[in-house]
Amino acid sequence: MLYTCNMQKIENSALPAAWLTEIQRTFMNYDIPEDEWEQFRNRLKGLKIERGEFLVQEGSPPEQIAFILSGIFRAFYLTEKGEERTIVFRDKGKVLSAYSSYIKDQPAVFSIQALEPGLLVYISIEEFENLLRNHPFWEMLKSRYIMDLFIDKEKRERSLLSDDAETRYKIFLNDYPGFIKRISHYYIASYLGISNVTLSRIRRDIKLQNS
Amino acid sequence: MLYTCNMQKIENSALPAAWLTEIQRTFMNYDIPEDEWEQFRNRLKGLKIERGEFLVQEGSPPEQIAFILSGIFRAFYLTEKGEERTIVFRDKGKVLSAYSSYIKDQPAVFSIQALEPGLLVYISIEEFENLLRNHPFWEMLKSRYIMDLFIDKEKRERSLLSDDAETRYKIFLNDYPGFIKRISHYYIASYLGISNVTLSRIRRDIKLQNS
DNA sequence: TAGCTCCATTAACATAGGTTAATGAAACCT
DNA sequence: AGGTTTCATTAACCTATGTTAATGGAGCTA
Repeated sequence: MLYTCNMQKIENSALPAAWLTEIQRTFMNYDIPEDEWEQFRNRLKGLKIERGEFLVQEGSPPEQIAFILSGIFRAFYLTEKGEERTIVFRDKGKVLSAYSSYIKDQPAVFSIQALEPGLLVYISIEEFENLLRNHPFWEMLKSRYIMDLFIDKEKRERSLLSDDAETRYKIFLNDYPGFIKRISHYYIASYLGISNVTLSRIRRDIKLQNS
Repeated sequence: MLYTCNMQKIENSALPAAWLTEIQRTFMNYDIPEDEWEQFRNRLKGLKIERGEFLVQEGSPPEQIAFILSGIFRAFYLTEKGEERTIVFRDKGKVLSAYSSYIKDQPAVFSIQALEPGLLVYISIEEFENLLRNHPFWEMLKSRYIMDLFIDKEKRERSLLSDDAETRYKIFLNDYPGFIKRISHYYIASYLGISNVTLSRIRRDIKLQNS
């Protein structure tokens, strides 16, 4: 996989209205008032990204908060031994950001990579900070969002502590429907905390159980 | 270990001033304004708890946010097989609550148990809600606190994904200085995600390495 | 002090998962 | 179509960790 950089930026004025409607749907749960949405929308830009490219690089400060229109992305880091560990996958309708590093105002502790060609809409951290300063609503949204992230993490901690590899794989299938066909098993194994060989074994065992 | 209930409540008016000073120190990082502190302090109560007793029971709604003056506590849950998994230990100077369940307004997904006789000062969830309604400061503190929790969880996820048992044990020794002597190794193993036998083996190996 | 309980340690054995390497199928390129 | 690359699968072997059970020390209680 090549790590070239052919990302294509799309200015706010050139964003298709349909994309913005799509993004608005991402935030339905957060009940954004119309006037706040107005402010937000005017700060958005678009990004076309190719398979293998990085939206965020481990060690660099996070630059944007993005929303996925299409494609699959993963957040991952390298262990001391140089092995990859995948923290999370994200696809259409999800937020994509090195959020915790932004919160801590520190360089990203993981990279974010496109696993398929993708379309993103994003707001730069700088613009988001402007929004925060003048619109308390966004401070509220920021903290509600981190609660959601925290709940996800708590769930993952629990699974890593109590479930064996096969169970974790079945939970993955459930949490990420369709991903098993779209993503290299190598990445899935690195998310489950097992080797790709073990993942294959598990898949064979499940097949045998079902026949 | 017996699970009797001999908790002893201490009314606000009977709280020693020294305890309150101690609590204030817990919150130093959060820069609580004097008048907010006043409001908060008047809603606090004390609790004496014995070894083995539960502050929070898995499945019950969380009732308070507590601050540890003395003692050691752990949060844990039971797996489907009935095995215990410890999520976190906490001692003097730390906040103690089924916080995520409070946030989600759901029953606690873990229990909190005293591993030593302990002293707590707490505010009931109900009173804290009253505070929230009239004092925006506390909403801010609430979200800053969840950020801290999130960062802890991220660290733990990373460790569970990339570190082997021996490394996790060494990190435990570092993160929780002195705990190895105060807590049953059985609980520590359940925190590290290994059996108590494996923990003993690791300890022996480290001894051998150092001699 | 004797007896009891708790619990850390150790040994012996069993199992899950890692590592390396070989194979073959699918996708991609020219 | 031929060649190349990618990658899931499988086998063989190895290591880490789990399970069970035995041992013995520390601390408590009568």
